[in-house]
Amino acid sequence: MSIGSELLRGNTDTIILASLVGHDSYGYLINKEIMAKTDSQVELKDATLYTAFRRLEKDGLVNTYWGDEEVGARRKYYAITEKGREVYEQYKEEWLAAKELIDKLLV
Amino acid sequence: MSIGSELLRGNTDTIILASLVGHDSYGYLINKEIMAKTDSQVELKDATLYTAFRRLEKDGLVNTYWGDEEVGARRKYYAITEKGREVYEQYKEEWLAAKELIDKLLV
DNA sequence: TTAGATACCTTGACAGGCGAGGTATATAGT
DNA sequence: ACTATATACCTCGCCTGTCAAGGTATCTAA
Repeated sequence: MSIGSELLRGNTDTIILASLVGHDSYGYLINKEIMAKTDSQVELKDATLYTAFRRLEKDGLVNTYWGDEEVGARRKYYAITEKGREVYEQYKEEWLAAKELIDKLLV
Repeated sequence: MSIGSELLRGNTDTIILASLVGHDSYGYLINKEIMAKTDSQVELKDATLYTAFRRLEKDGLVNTYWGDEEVGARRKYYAITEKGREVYEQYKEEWLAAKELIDKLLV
């Protein structure tokens, strides 16, 4: 991604959850949407994305199901759970708070 | 620290440099000042702080010298270098950019 | 038939944060 | 005299998240 990944770190899960709030989605599309929204300035790497999915699934924040595509590559869909929505709101609050704190420390 | 450290990660060096822009300082004081400015909501752990100092020194962003305290524990002072100031401005720009990008991705 | 887009996945290396441990000096209270 | 607390520094090794590199498979267009 074009912005330093250390700065994105810790927000990956939040970003993924955000992209699932409105509708179910799948890995490849989530990434495309993120790139589209940010002019390709943010791009979650494959490996990062799938590691995050495992984590979110393990924590019960998303559920998965296979799409029923009859042509093309199969898609694994992710749906945010109720718990996922709650945690998303919480992560978002934490981000907003962290943002202000860091700003307060910069000259 | 009270805010998730994953969210702070990547900003440690920037925060330390920021605290050196106005005046030389030393580890313990830098930490106290950060805590004071944030109501103890941000606290750089000892180990984190000193690892960061090694990194900044290696990269030529700070210089060090021992204080001449005649009483009390000795203090190792850090002074930001010219390069350090440049890099700080750059880190800050990156932070501001990252902040906007992340905000753009949250619902 | 070849290239590129779509779509998924795992392994192992790497970097930063930090718990736990250590050293040493000064002061205030008991 | 002893103890606790604050000041002030440091290292080692674990943990976690990122991601380069590698892999599989399908479809479309040149």
